[in-house]
Amino acid sequence: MKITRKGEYAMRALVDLAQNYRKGLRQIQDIVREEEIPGKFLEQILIILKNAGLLQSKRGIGGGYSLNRPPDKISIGEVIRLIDGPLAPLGCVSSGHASCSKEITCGIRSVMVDVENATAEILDRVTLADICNRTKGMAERRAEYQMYYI
Amino acid sequence: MKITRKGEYAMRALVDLAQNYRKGLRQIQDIVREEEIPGKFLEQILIILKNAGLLQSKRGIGGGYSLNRPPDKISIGEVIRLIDGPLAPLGCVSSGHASCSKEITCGIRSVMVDVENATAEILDRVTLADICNRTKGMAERRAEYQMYYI
DNA sequence: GAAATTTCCGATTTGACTTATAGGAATACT
DNA sequence: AGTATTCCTATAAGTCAAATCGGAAATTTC
Ligand code: FES
Ligand code: FES
Repeated sequence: MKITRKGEYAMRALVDLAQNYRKGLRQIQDIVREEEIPGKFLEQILIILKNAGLLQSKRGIGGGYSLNRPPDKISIGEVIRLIDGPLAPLGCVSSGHASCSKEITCGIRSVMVDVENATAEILDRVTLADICNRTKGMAERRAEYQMYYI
Repeated sequence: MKITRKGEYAMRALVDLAQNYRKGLRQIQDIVREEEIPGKFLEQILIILKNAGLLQSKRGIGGGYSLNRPPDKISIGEVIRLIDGPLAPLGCVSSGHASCSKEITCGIRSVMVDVENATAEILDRVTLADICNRTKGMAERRAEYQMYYI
């Protein structure tokens, strides 16, 4: 599995929206300003997220986006699968397509299934809310650390 | 982390060589025939593996390749890192390069570090010997299963 | 209802990287 | 000498990610 820029932007935008949950609608330009993501590219991404039911949107003046579910009900795994496809690091794991001749009994494949499961274990458990907490926690711990130098 | 064709070919070739460990040298064409890998492409890959110290080679008539270490001393993680680079699914994890503005306290990044560790945990532990055993085990179990239909 | 604002949509470009091929040099055996 | 094999470099071809462009549709404001 490779997370592309697209996937990274999607995550960052969603985290941004999670941090502004229940604070009204947020426009593309707001996110662009805060997260430094190419605007037109982000546009496409948000539409995908919206069509998948993750976001709610409204057009025209005063329009914008907001999460369609609470941040603790959206997992990172869901996002990455939506934008970047299956979590498996090797094609033959997800797509039924044979890669080596003995796909059914392929030891390599079996290891990669383990890897996929391990990453899914993590990514399907961690939600946008968790990420916000992690960021907040790290920032606080960092602030504390800085205190000692005063 | 994305495993490319190159990485897949490398693994398959190494497993092939592991299965023929201590049976003398094995030529590129032998591997090509068995594993259905583009010959000239495999050539480049084997050279990389050789330069990294994983393989031993000999030129000329009767030449070929063989593992330079026992199959249980070569991990899949080592191979993939060599051919396809770092295991992290996100660039900002491995390269020090900042992706989002607050890299140091980035929650996304922290999750991806967890993912990298989880996959490293698996791939650094599984060796070529393990893969051979897995393949063999699955093939045997499959054969048993077939027996019931006779 | 006209104008402004914002999301929505499709096509296209650009560049980078993966994949593969080509041709020959170096080496070792017979 | 001749043959077989690995080694090396360049480059073609193909694929896909990343980004841009131009405009359509909807919504609010005046
Ligand atoms: S089936 Fe994918 S490498 Fe064997
Ligand atoms: S540092 Fe990579 S997404 Fe934040």
